[in-house]
Amino acid sequence: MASETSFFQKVFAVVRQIPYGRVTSYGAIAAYLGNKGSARMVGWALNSSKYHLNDIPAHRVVNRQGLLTGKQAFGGQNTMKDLLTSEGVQIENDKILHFKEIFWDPGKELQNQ
DNA sequence: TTGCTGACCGACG
DNA sequence: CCGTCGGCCAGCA
Repeated sequence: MASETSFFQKVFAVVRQIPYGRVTSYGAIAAYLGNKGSARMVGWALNSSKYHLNDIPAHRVVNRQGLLTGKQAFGGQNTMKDLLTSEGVQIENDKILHFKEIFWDPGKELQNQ
């Protein structure tokens, strides 16, 4: 493994592996990376990701409540919501419905890696 | 260099 | 149930 991989790069790698129509949380990613208490850094990485040319499906990452807290970072109030709904994710009042059903836990899904 | 901020989370009263 | 506080760590003035 490339030990030179930065925390941000790890976050990007995990987010890119999020399947279509699935979502995860900042804390889940942070915990998967071994920085459970650094959930903030995950959001930071995603915020920074938009300044990169990488295809980071940041709209698939929400907070622990399934709330689209980062929608504003997409430049519009409906951008994040529209992206998710286009993937079949039901959203109401900026909150993902059936969140736990479509929740994608990297620590559980990537346990073989 | 120091200090504030932030797309979070969990604990406490 | 609700408000508040601490911790985590990188970026920026």
